[in-house]
Amino acid sequence: VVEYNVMVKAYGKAKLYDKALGLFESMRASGTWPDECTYNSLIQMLCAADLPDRAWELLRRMKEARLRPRCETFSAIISSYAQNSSADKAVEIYREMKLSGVEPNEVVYGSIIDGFAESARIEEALKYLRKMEASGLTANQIVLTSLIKAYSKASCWKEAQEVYTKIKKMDGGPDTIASNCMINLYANLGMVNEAKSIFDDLRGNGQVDGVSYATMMYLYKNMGLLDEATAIGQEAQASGLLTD
RNA sequence: GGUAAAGUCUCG
Repeated sequence: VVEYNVMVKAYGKAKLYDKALGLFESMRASGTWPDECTYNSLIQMLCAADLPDRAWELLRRMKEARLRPRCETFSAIISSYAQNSSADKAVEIYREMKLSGVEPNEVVYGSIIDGFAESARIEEALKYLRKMEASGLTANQIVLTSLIKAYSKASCWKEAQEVYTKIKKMDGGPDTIASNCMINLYANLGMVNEAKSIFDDLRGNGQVDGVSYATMMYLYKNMGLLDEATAIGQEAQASGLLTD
């Protein structure tokens, strides 16, 4: 089994999916029982290949073999569905996970919340944020940033500001990604002053990055503020944070 | 034996 597992994992990492799956079949044919590690490797491989349906099928077979999937196994399938615009299926796996007695961790909640955020399904994103907190986990910067994205997609800038205020109160304050997400929201709404205010904060404390610059340039260009766009572009070049 | 996974721009 161990030798097979090493090879299955190697094929999976090399993205040789058919080889890995073929090895899995020959294991069963030769009477070698795939273990939890075998299934884990294959499921994670299929999820990375954006084939969550096939991963789910393997999960079923794993359970039939009376093996107990662990958090990372469920987590891989959930994040694959969430990134697939299939948040509902992600939730199905989440339920299956809980029924199996495995407690979802903050990454699982992060995946689900972001899946809903991506589709601007605010109420459902909030629902899972509440479930996360009810389970004893703390809303972290990542899920709150996803929430800002959800509001951003719905153009609810006031609600997004409230979330951002909450992040500001966290220790260490907003990270670059959270701030960039707010800049992006303002950029999409043409709120130049608000965007610039956050951008200036980032510049002031050295947290600015290439995405910050790119987003500000996008905003200025869309607003027809070509001088400002050019100035930011030159500053970005000089900072070495942009490649083009 | 393995020891992962969730959030921001543009283009794909």
